[in-house]
Amino acid sequence: MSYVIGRLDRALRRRLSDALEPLGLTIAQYTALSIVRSADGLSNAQLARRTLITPQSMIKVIAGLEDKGLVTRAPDPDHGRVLRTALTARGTEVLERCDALEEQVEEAMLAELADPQRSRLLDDLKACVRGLGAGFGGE
Amino acid sequence: MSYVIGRLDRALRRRLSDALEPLGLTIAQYTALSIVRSADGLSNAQLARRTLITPQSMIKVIAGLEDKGLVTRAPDPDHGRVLRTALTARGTEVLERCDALEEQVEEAMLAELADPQRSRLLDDLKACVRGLGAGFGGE
DNA sequence: CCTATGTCAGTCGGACTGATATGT
DNA sequence: CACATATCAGTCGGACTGACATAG
Repeated sequence: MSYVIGRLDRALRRRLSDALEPLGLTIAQYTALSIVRSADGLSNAQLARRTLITPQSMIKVIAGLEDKGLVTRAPDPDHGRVLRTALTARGTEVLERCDALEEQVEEAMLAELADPQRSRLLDDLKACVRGLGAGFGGE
Repeated sequence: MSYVIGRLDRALRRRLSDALEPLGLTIAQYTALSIVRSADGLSNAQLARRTLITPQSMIKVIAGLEDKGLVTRAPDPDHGRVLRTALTARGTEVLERCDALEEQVEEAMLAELADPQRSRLLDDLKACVRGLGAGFGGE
């Protein structure tokens, strides 16, 4: 089972990174961009907790996005040290193109499965994540 | 969906590598060791094809296992260049301990799922792998 | 003082591409 | 010559730990 999960993840990452490559984005950057959209104005530390990576890792991802002009980081007026991250117009546009590409890859992956099977699979995967103590409940 | 698969894989890898660490093995080494057991006497190129990685990557993994004395590599008598990889007694022993550790992690991961759900999940995951063209059919 | 945040620097596992030598 | 195999060297994305400064 672990082996199959690992292989699936590897195949998926490969397909996704190939698809994202023309846009100049890595998978980690695409993921971070999605999180920023779903909750605008988070700090680096908050972003890191949401994606379950360290703030040191997240900072590199965000720096890449900032260099590309896809996000901006503005100091919180009420808190001198915190930098709140927000999508730019170009960030929104690029993110939408990524979504379309991701959907194509996912469609290929799920080709054999009908809709009810797909949602059941997603539920089961989430249950596995919970079982490993990496659940979707953090900040 | 892709996001959940990625997160699951990351959590799983983390747990597994922590469990394997006292034995001095990496996940890639454990995987390779399992493949060698399931088909003794494969060449490096064959091992690479089975696990869908490049022979250049596999050679590093195998070298690590050889250094630890868990596998041996002997030249094929009928083919001067090919090195056939086989488990040593210690390799078999270490592998069995790894299996026990892996089972514990998997049990935690699958805690919420009953037996029929588990096998269905495995089937679905394999279908996804096939969908991405990384199926289990190669040499 | 303690905690949280941002950030630099280094390291690591695991995969890749490129190049090269050699055996069938 | 073409092809497969082994293998060295370098690179890359993505995550980690350690260390440190600063804000509340």
